[in-house]
Amino acid sequence: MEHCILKVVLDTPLDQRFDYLWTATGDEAMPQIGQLALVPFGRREAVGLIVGIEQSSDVPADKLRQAIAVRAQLTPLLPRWMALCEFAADYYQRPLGEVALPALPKNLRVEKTVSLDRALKKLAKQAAGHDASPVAPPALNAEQQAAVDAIADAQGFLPVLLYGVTGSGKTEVYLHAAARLLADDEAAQILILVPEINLTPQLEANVRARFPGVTVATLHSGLAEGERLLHWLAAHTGRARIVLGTRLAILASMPQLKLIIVDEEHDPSYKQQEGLRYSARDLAVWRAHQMDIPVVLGSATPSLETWYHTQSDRYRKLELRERAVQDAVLPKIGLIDLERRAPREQVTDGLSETLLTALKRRLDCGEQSLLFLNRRGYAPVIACDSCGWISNCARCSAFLVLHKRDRLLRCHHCGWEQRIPRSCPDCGNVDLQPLGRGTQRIEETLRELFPAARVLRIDADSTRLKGSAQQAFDAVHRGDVDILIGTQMVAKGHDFRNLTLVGVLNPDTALFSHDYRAGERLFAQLMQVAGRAGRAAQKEGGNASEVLIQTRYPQHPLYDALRRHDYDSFAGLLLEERQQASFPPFIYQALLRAEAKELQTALDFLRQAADCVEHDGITFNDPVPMTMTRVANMDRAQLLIECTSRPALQAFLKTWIAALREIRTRVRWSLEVDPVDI
DNA sequence: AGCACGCCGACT
DNA sequence: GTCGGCGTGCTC
Repeated sequence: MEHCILKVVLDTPLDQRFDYLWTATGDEAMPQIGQLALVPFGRREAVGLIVGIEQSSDVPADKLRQAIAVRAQLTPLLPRWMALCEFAADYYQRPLGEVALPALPKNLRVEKTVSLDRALKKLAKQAAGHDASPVAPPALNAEQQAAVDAIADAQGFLPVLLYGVTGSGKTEVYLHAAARLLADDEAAQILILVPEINLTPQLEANVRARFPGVTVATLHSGLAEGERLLHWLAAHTGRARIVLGTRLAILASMPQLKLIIVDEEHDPSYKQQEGLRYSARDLAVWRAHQMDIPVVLGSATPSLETWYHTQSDRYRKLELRERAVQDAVLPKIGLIDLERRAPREQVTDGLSETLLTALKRRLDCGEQSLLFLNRRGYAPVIACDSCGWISNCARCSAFLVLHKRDRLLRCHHCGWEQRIPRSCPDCGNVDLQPLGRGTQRIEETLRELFPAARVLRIDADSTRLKGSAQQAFDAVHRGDVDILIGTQMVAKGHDFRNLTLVGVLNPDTALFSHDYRAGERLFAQLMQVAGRAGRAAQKEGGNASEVLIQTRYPQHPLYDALRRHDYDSFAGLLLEERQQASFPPFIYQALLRAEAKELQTALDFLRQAADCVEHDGITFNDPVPMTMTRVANMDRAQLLIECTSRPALQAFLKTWIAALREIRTRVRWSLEVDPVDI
């Protein structure tokens, strides 16, 4: 009778492998590394990943238990996939099991195998792709062709920044390069990452239309579990030749991966913000290196990390300067000086006369306008005129935001809601005033000012119901909307043909943020929102597209560069600043966060953490409360450490984590490598 | 992390 | 008398 010891990793914070006995009961095949196994774990059962098969175990025989079942119907995960998980686990300082198992569909990690068996059967029956005549690909211009050649002809690992503004035809480069690779190798698989798939349904439709004979699988958090398993299996078995997904797709099993594309590579949503805090973009580059294949990072406003790598020739920069989209012109970007100009003109509830006039002109021409304000709700706070009371959240260090239509005060951090008080809770004064402006208030003002116009607001509040965001966007595309008001939700992906004016309200706060990445993000966001207007074809006799930014700092270098559509010089400036201040990418960082009921408890823990090990060559900053100190009744603090060498930092983190685990504490803590929000 | 066991306060 | 608070201990 055959038997062996399975070395299994499980989804638990315990950084170790667990040994299980395996004995053949019939004629079943020996288990293999990379297979999943159902095992008893404490008082429950869990599915783990087999990472080793040996003949002996160091675990005392009375502790060893028998594995319950091996998922033999699933072809094993390949060593390269496991190595990817191992790298991520190592780099982000997490146990392997906490990386590998959550990367698999939930339905693979359950006791029963019915959904797996059902999905495998369904996959076997499914015909590849769908028959439709392929859409004729548009011709490429010389720059696009050169980019496609560079990518498709790459021999082995090649990291590429595909640098070009909205309308320069980056998508066509992706699709042509993909087509070449799929044609060259009949098993080849391609992974395309996008920031948020529900915001870019156009790309998915494009891909499907262009590759009619090819199975395209999507992977994102919006999928139902059954679908997710089916799509994951399609990728894992090699059936899906194109996988289109969000950041979580970077850990998909793709045995024949030949090209990775990261669209809008600068986008913050590539950074996972809870659990394993990985950067899908960074993992994409590592995975491409591991597979010895090209990786394309596309952006009009690349992250400074990527930009820096092109400067030092670690990444190749392929630039698209021409506008590939017919008739597309860059929008004219104008600044409305609120300090100097606006006092002389009228400002109506935050909207300058210049902006209102421009809106009116677009309305008269039957063209659409977009007002961008990255603040939802009616007003960010209400205050009492007589005693100075303001609407603070009782559980967070944040204001309660006034949501007038819902008649609620709402905390955007912990979700707390309460009715709007009729009078001041402190002094009884009935005159409570909304301070500042959110999208709802702008919407209200616009309806008053332009009663005939069709005004629509799109933000997280107006699109809470499933499908309502799509409905809203459809209404804009149909031309049923004259003025659109939105938060960053409207900045991405959507191409509004008849939109010729973009107004930006109140972007200044990011200019003086403590977060050194705020400037870069604002530039990217404004460039992106400007691109919503930039795509409009210049119609005969129509107005050229225009972007108007209301600001108190029109002379700020960010706006200056933006007006000239000159990211190069702005990025150069930012990089210089970062070098002088020793910020990334010139230094490597890690952040230890702690949360506790009392701020002092969290700070004490961090102090203790700083003293618990030797740390030569590592710079320890002082533990500080987080900017948003209190959230949901927990106080949060953080400790930033820095090092000029990545390997040295990595080595230190390893010993540090081990020491931290030894500290007996009631503080919840977590470590983030390469933090983005500081 | 789960999920137990275990020993002290306010409820039918 | 019990339900349940979270302290601490273990998981091959």
